[in-house]
Amino acid sequence: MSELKLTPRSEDYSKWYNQVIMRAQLADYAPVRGCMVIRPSGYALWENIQQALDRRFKAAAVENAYFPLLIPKSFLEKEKEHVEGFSPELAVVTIGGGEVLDEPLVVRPTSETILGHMWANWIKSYRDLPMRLNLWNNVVRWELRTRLFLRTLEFLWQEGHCAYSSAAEAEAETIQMLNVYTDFAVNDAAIPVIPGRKSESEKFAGAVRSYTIEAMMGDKKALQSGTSHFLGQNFAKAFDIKFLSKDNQLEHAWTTSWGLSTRMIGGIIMVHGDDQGLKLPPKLAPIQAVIIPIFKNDAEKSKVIPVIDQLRQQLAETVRVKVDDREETPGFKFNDWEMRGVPLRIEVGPKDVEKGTVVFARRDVPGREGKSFVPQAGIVEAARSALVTIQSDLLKRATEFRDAHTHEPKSYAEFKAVVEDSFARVWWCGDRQCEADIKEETKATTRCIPLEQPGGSGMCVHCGKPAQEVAIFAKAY
RNA sequence: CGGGGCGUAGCGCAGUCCGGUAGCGCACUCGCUUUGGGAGCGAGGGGUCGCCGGUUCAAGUCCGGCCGCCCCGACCA
Repeated sequence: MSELKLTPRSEDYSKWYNQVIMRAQLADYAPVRGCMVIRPSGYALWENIQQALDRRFKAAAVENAYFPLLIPKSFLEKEKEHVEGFSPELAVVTIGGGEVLDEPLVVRPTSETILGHMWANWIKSYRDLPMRLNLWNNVVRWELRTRLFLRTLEFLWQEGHCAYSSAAEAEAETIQMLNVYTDFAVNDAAIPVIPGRKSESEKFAGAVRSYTIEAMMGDKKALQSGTSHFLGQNFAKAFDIKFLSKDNQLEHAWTTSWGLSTRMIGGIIMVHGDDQGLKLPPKLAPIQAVIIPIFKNDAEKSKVIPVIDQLRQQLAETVRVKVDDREETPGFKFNDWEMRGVPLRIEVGPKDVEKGTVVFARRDVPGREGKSFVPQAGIVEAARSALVTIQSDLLKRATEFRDAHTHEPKSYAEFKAVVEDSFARVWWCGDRQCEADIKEETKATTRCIPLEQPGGSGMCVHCGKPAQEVAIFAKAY
């Protein structure tokens, strides 16, 4: 680490992004192209994301299970659109134990097919429905171009899979899970997202309808941060998932799937991070507050340390707190923890011991402005309330940023200028070719058709044909 | 797969044009002094110069081939 400062975001956003990840020790490159090692700091963040989601899934009566990594290749081929979508990016095992396999096995890119296979056995009656499962696992997609957290050959995620006896229930659940993602993104990750429907060309391979939450990154590009799919009876028909209804009719089940991946970590980095490094939302931060002891000599040290021990103990009951007792200078530690994105820094030195105070420094408010003296007596309450404020200010700032860079161009000429560097919210006809033309001409794609619509109708921003819905267009990761 | 860049200590690089026995900064170890915004001094440890082959008395350096990684594009959570 020869250069102390990060490459500023304004100078080279990609470089900044990679440097933050490496220096905050979230992840590192693995020996295999496109693969990454998630280091303890990054994995602890993922564990907190997992907990936040898992809690919500369980509240929605979803149960966790595990399905195997290897899937017979033929399974992937049973659903037409699914195979077309995923074939190009499959990793295939052809040799096992030194023998060429009778049937190649694919390393799962997603598990709809193997769930379909098992469900065909498990689901016989309407009484077996709904079936609600979630898998915390890894998947492999052989991407051509990779980026830490945003697109790697292997990534961690959760994939939820549900089966229902009616289309209405299945579609309602698809939306319900989208709402879970939205709630998580907004309230835990402090990322304002736009929930919406994917266009025909952007939807999941094999889905009837795909829904997404879309977020704006610090460089004003969009990131698809979670998806929820209504699969209709496509997979039920491909895998023969049939049940007898109440009135003794044999029917195909209606299925859904929904996923959120470690990509979310990339989103957190890019939405909140600044030129000092990471900025983690308190609710997800593995370390919410770090205490930095300050002393010049052993005499001072012996006064400061006992105070810190006591404060740490009090805080530890409700705050994820760490004391940095490394033999480094305070200045080094300040910068180091700012890089790692810890929301609240607490400085305790001889002056504080004397006055019965500590110094709070907010990660989200740089410099002197973010510093304040806090009495030791009420430190737990003060820390908790500071974390709450930081959490809500992060969301507020991200929302303001997104809104300031979202425009409603009235002409296509204006539209082209807007999507260079912003989100465009426009009437759109929904036509596949129209969408392809826009992409060709501007590199911007439909991010989603927001669930929240203004009502009425308008003229398509590109082709001028009648449009019933408003869509978000942007350049995307 | 197309375009660009790079492979020399854990990291970042110089040295390559013009061949002569491998160097700098950071990090690491030890000691002393330091410590409220990235400490200083001193002493150390660490390298088959991406790989294979060729030219040469001699190759990090020249020649040929290969491999890998990063960035930009097409594809994608």
